[in-house]
Amino acid sequence: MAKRNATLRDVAALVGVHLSTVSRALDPRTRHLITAELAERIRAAAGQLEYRPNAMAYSLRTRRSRSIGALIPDITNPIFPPILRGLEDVLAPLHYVTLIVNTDNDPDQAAEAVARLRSRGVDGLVIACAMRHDPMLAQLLADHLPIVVVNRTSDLPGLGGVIHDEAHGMAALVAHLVGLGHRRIAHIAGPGALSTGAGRLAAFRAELARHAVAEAPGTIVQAARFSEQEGERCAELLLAAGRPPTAIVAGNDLLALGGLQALRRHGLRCPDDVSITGYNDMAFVERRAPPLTTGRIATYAAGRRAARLILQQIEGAAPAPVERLAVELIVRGSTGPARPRRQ
Amino acid sequence: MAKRNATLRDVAALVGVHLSTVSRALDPRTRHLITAELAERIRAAAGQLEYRPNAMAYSLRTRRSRSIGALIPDITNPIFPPILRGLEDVLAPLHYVTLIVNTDNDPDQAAEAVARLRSRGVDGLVIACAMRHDPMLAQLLADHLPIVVVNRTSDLPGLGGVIHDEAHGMAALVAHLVGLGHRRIAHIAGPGALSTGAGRLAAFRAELARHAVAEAPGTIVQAARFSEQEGERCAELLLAAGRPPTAIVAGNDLLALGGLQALRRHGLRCPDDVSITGYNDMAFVERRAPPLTTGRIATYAAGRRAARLILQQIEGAAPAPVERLAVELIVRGSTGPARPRRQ
DNA sequence: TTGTAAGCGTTATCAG
DNA sequence: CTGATAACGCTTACAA
Repeated sequence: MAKRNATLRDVAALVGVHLSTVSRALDPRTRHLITAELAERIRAAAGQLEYRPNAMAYSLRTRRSRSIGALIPDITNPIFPPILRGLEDVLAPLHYVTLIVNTDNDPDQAAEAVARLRSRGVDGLVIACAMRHDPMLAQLLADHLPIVVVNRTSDLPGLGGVIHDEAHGMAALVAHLVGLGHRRIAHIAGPGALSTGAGRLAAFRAELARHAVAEAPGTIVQAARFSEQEGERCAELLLAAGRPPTAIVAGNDLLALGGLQALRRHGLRCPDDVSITGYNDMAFVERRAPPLTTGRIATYAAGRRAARLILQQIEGAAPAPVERLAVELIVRGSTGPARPRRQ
Repeated sequence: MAKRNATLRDVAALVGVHLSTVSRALDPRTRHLITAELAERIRAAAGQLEYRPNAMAYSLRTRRSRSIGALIPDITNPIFPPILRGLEDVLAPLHYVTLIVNTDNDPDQAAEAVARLRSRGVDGLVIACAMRHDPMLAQLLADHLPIVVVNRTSDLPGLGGVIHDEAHGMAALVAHLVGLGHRRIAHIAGPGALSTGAGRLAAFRAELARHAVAEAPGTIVQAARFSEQEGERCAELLLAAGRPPTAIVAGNDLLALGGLQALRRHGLRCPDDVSITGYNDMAFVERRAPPLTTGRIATYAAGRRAARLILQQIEGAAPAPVERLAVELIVRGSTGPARPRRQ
């Protein structure tokens, strides 16, 4: 069907040498073994035939595919494209290709995907869908396949990767609200099974304590997923209770967006009646009404870093402990001073 | 380093048969050649050894990689993730993998990417970065590599793929504005080198004519890219002129968003002073202030359709003419009735 | 019904 | 320095 590509054999025939000589002449690491003049003739012939090495044959022979797998929950979630772009921007120049798979946060789909990627001989895996309890990761680790987590991590020891500094980001958010005079601060916590959800919740509690702000009962509600729908549901719970909070810290931007909907339905204005904060600073969240105050995670940088880390492991380095990237407080219109409220 | 996978040879040794027998027993198409009982023993042994076929060896032997390349301008642009998701949702169940490459709309990067993908033996290419004049596509077509365009097309004849019905979408948008009483309608046109930019401009003109609305000079301004920045620049041009339009039809949502900025800077309110429309209905554009009236393109469906089309070509079918998916008019808050203006 | 053997395009280990 | 040759793991005529 498609035009057959030229092979080493074709080039060898054209130049009149053995194909192994062509292989050597074309490989920078072995070119020095060949007479300069001959190497040049070979290069010319290869160019003329538009010779392109067959990656499958290369991989079969060397057990190196120059491909890495990327497991993400859903490419349609705006925080992942920048991570993927970061990955590709460091991997592509090194002639690696990234195999992206969506897992929908489903362990079965993830396992399926890993099996398929392994059968394709990926040199390593970048995992953006780690669960705190993640048997699949344990298996991967045991099999000594290079893996790196990004964005989320697992409780598993010995894992390498790069995530965001939840403690730091949450501290900044809470300090910001406390500074605005808020004392009744609620939290819509992300899924407890994820390091992001759990980490932010823990940090939220720690920060309230540090500021000597009481944690009222019923002031923390747990979302089942990082979604607008869940944010709306959880905010409803918070608002249904007797005295609504003056500020809501949402586990991420999506939850905050949902919270905003609930606020609107209750006739509460943001930030006049209730301040709300997000987390992640996903694309276009600055253009909403009101623009969201949030913690900006360094998604693109995380992608680049993850790529570097996986390459190191592929080169044989042991996984370095999970790194944490700084989270930047972005103050926008969804937060304002606390105003006295009728009891 | 990583645990070596079991091979046909390993399974064959365990069962005590020849590896070719194992190969047949494991392939649904040839399983009937094997005694049912033996086939079962082989399947059991394969399971026990966690046998996974080596995709590289398979590809080398069969010249089928079960991989397709996807060329997109930038994964970070919100219209592409749903397309990619659509692709994957039909390809993954068929055990295909998608190699995604960002080209940044740069023909050199695209050519580079295609070369690398071909060297990896992709069975076909889905191209979301087609230019109206696109020598690379011509080359691909000449080489009989299965290709399909998506979202944008080329002027090249004989190309298959799926795009959006620009004429239809633009007609709905213009009719909507005319219906609101607008007569001074401007257009921020997308890049003329792209089928989307050119197609929407042509349709815009055709629709004005059909409604017998005069096209005032200086009322169409050309953007160099589909970006907010360009939208802002172009809107400035429109507003700098003597009598500003009462409505602006932007070539896509990004251009509209930029236009909105310019409006704000000029102290013009939307939609009270000037209505504005986008195109694409990219994610979260409904939550802006004002929420954008736009033409919704069927990105996910386009991705799914493109996958089907490329599979057909891989199976040997000739490329079918480029299809057009319906564009849905989404009326939101950024458009309102035209109000009389001081001259 | 099963075994034999060739070959896909490379790289790597031998000789010469 | 260059050539011959053996894998890498798989599919597929062809033999038995």
